[in-house]
Amino acid sequence: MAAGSIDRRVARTRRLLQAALFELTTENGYAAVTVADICARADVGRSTFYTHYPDKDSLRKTAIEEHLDVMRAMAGARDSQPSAGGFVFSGPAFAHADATRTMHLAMLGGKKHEIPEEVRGWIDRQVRHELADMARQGAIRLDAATHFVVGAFLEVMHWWLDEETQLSPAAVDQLFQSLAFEGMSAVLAKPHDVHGKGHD
Amino acid sequence: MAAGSIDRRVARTRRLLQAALFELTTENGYAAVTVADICARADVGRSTFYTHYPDKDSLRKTAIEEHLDVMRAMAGARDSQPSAGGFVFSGPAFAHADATRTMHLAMLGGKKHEIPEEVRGWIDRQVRHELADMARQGAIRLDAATHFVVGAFLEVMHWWLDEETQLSPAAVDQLFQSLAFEGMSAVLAKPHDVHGKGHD
DNA sequence: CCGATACTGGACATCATGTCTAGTATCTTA
DNA sequence: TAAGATACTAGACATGATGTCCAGTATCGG
Repeated sequence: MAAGSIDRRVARTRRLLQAALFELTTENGYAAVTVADICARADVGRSTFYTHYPDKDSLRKTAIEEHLDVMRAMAGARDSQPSAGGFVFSGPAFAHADATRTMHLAMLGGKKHEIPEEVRGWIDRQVRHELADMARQGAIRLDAATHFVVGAFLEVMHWWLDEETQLSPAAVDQLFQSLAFEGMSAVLAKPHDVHGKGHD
Repeated sequence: MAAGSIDRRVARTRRLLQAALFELTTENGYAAVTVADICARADVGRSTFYTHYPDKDSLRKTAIEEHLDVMRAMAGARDSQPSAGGFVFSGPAFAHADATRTMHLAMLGGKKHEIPEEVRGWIDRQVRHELADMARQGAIRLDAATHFVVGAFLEVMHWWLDEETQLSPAAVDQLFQSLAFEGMSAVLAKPHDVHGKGHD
């Protein structure tokens, strides 16, 4: 009767349920996934599901929270470093997302764009924090800039994970940061391509 | 039996259903709204609903499509004008959104961020079209820039509609375009606030 | 005024949710 | 390895939302 969930069965069940949710979310979008679907995919009894989580949202929330812990740790480690004129959070985020592509795509809602509140909230705090450090300004201006960057970041991340862009994490980050700091003008001016690839 | 829906009863019912959907979406988010809720709010029989629309999504889609027609018309009218180094679509969009605040907020999913595919698609095409006109470049670079701007725009729009920012449509648009074209650096550098251009 | 059309409430089948129970499998640890 | 604790399981159940259908009633347009 130890404290945590050391029991193999518990760990196994939760792992299977999480994986199933990620797969199904990526395939059909979060809204379309039912608890029965998840259990079928995970090969777990439906009643078992409810002994672990009260509902579908809770499963997702827990899964996301666990992974945000990883991100938090990474961000925390770099927090003391001076920001050399760019965002600190985005690089690690792109890199980590690349490593766990499926899960991150699921976290953004799969093909559909169903970004959970926790994710948006976390990005929002990162951006706001970093922007506030860069320059002191009016609340409205900071708000606008924050929302601007959050929206742009999530959309670029989603696009990059969903499409087969062949871009390395570092390359997207560079592109993202250029767009964010220099704006359209600078990026559009440059004539050279990053990497050739047709579109759909 | 003329072509359109000249019958008063039909027009009335659809109008009521649309309005009810907008209200409820703004209040509780789109996902939480049920068909029964809509009918109750609109004071319309539930069976009547299904004689007009096959489901909830269809009602939203129709409503959105109708309003996108308005936007399309506005955009089309300005399409021939030369773009003086900025986006053409955003100004009218902010202005029109201001005029029909509730409906637009509902179109973005209410408090929650549940942006329907049609809206995202329309913005995407606007942005891509305008960006492509500004400079010729690789597909990836254009893709990235497009998604960047789309995400930023939708998020800023949502924030502006949701919060009581006191910013006039013109002011948000200016702020948005500054961020988009000059980037963070330029906007954050300026010490003065935008405040004072409120509109009520 | 009258025929056509739209609205209505209610019945119905279907499906997903969440709870509960009694029985079975598996873990831990003594 | 045996025993007690704990997790899993299938299935029944109540609830609520969906979408279909129908017969009766109100309202429209000509």
